[in-house]
Amino acid sequence: MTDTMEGSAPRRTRIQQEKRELILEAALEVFSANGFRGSTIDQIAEAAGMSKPNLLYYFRRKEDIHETLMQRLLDTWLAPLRELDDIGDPLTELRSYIRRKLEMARDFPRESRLFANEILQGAPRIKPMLEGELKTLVDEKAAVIKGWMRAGKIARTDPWHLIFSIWATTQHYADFDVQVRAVLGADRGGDGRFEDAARFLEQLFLDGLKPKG
Amino acid sequence: MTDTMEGSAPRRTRIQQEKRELILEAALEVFSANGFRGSTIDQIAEAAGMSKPNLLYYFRRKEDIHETLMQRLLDTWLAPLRELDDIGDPLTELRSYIRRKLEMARDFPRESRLFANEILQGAPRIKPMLEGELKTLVDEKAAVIKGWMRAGKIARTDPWHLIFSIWATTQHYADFDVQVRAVLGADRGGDGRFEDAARFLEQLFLDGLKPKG
DNA sequence: CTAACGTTTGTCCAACCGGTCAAAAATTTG
DNA sequence: CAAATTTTTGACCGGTTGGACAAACGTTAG
Repeated sequence: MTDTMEGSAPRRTRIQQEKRELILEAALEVFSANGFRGSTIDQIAEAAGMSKPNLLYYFRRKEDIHETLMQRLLDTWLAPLRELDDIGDPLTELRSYIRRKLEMARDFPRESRLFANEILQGAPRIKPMLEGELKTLVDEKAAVIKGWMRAGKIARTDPWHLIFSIWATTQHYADFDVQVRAVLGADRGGDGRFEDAARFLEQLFLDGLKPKG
Repeated sequence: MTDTMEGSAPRRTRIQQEKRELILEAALEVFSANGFRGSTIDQIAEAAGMSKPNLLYYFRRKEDIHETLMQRLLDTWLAPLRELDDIGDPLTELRSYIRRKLEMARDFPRESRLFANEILQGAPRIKPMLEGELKTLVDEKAAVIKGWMRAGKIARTDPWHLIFSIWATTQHYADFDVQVRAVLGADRGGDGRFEDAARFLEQLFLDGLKPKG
């Protein structure tokens, strides 16, 4: 291999593409379960079915794997919020945002936990992105929501905290999965829990807890 | 020292009491910021102002510190839910439960993060407690809430998911504090964020997002 | 004072961990 | 086929970490 595999335009062989994917998949599994410091290169290498030096041939440092994983994650992770659009009925729009976020918690729990781990530790590696890209996006969407409020389409509240509450309630089912399943027990903790959660969240966000009439 | 300092009824000298408290306080700081595997005995010892062997004189293994911390935590952590009572107005009762939980996120963020870390890693050390003590308590309170629903005092929903959503939204302000502050920015991310959150959550849980009338 | 007991620390060790390196094996290229 | 290049691995290294230990130090009771 003549070039450094880093930098802006690294051309890669077919094997490099495949092996890097394999490693990232294994690393997602390991990092999301044990955190960054709790994971070892050996664990990731074993999960990827290769030796440690071989893994280090594709990613020179442990941090490089984590960084690559994190960059990819953020794109897909914020996709649902990006889709939140001004076209269509506001309440419907919010409801489908909540549904999409809940589906992501169901289908990509490892990604959610990887993200949660990073934030819990103080986001040492992605703080700039939070203060920059993320803040910009949220501010933008908060403005959209504010517009809906001014138009009387939804009740007036704090759009930022509304977004936080959607993140919190949906990601809870990925990040705190063990607890959710433990509390629901064997009978209610099965696959149906996400549909129950979806029904509950829809009702909560639309109507709250006050009794009708 | 003649006895082993473990077991059911370890009698301890005054110095042992004090130093153990000092260590637990330091360990809470370190564990909550770095996770279990991310924390070293040396870090804790330094934070407690003593040498590593000295710390190991009071807690023989790193795990013992974590275990002690965890046991204490769970008692205080579930106190607000225990207080949820059948006396008084249901909506008021739920509102003050939410307020208490939010205050805990504000006043004891380290405890919240310690707990979140443990759950995120799959709760290896406290799973039995979740399936036993915690499940029992939640089932009990879910029954109380169901009673309120039957009496028409609050809207009918899933009490278990209601409790999850309260946990998720309140603990979010402790566990994801970095993100919350990054998104709110310098002006709105100050101390006032908890009051804004309290106002928002109250409205969300009571009325939802549908516009009035 | 002194013996007994409780506390503290310097030193050490074995296991682990991230990363290097050179050489072998496999693959591609001409 | 043979040369060039890419991929894989065993062996190794230096630093860190959890924990052991014995000796020193401090305190308390007789």
